Amino acid sequence: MPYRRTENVVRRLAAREEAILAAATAIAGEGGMAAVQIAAVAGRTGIAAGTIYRYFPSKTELIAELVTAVAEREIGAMRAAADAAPGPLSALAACIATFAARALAERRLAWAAIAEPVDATVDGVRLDFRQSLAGEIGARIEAVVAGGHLPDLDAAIAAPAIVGALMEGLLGPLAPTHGAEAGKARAAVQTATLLALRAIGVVDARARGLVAQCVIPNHG
Amino acid sequence: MPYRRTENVVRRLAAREEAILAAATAIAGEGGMAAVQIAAVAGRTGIAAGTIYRYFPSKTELIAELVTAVAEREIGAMRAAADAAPGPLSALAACIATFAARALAERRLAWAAIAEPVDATVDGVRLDFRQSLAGEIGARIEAVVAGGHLPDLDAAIAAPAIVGALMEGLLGPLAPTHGAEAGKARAAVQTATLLALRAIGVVDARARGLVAQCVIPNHG
DNA sequence: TTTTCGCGTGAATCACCATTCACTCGATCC
DNA sequence: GGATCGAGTGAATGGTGATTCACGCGAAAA
Repeated sequence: MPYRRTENVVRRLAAREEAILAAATAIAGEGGMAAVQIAAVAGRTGIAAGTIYRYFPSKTELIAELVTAVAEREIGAMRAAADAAPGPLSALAACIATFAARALAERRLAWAAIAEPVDATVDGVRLDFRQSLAGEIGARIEAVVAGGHLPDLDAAIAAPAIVGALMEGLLGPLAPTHGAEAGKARAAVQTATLLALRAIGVVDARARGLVAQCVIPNHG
Repeated sequence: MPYRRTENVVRRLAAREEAILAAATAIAGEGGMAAVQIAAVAGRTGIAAGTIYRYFPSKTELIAELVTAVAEREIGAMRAAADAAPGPLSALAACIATFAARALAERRLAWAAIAEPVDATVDGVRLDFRQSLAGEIGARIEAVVAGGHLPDLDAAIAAPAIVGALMEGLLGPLAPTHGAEAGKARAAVQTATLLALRAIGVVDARARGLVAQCVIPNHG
């Protein structure tokens, strides 16, 4: 192992940091946030517990980075899907369906990153994540309301409500589709999206049309 | 303090147990589940920490009883409200609105009992609670679908999704209405109920009518 | 009144983890 | 080929909070 920051060394260190983050993410995806313990992450990375602290000042910081990374990826995907849609209403539908599909594909990780509390410090990061999700959806809702024919509604309640509905309906411990074959998962995403669209006032027939046209990603 | 189980003594002991549970509930309602610590509960009850263990075998058991009590009360209220409604659709609306209003009135406690994790054992109880909630709503949904003119839907997804929407839209950290005056709270409950009804396919006008007729309790 | 029982006590114990730190060792530098 | 640096180590530390237990004390039984 080298020492002075040769570009080679720098790369090595960055790779290590990435590896730690990857291990933590994997553990969170398997056992939830509670399973993300320093000893476990170190073990999985193949390093000693103390080494973690060469890369992250605290466990809180480590988890914060993990959640932030997941959040950025997800929000990015939602935005991309929405931007590719022809109009504001299908953008909203795409946004919701994308979130739903991707979350369902990595159910446990999504749940851990969005819903599972750890400590007060991390809760702040998770809150940011939820706020981004709700904000992303809320903005699309407002665009539709502004442009169009939807009944006026309180996006401050509707947006988080939709996030909650998707979480609980698809991700939560009560959600069906446990041994989800692709077909069932797809149907669940469509059902959930339909519910969300109708909730904000899209009439049934129209909502079904939008859902049918939606591109639903297959994996994560 | 007495000893052999005179009926008087029995009463005294039962009262004590109740007091412990009440203290725990109060603490949960103020600071969430994390604040429910043996020392704190004992302090609030005015007894020593060890005494708690004369009444409950473990903290887990204590919290389980607390959650169960809250759950029974809430489910009971929902059932009563629904049963008092004229038809299946207004029963569903009443059920949802009642849950929403009561939860909002005791926001923090409701959140703690439904959503805040403690440990694996308690999670089981919390799961039961959510299942009861979803079950109660799901049954009403199915009654409406069976009897009537709603589009067919997957109650296994819809019911938990509604629970999630109410949780996140009204209770969660993103929800508005922080310094809630009664009027705002009432409006929030109505908005949330409207969203839920439309989500399952009730057309906007009809849904608004149902919400308007709903009896919304003012407190808990 | 004396004896007995068992509730209530709260300091001590235990368990679980994050975090630290004195040390090792191999890779760079001269 | 040394000298030196610093990443990596992992046992020890520390803090938090649940759980235990040996004892005191006062109410019931005799």
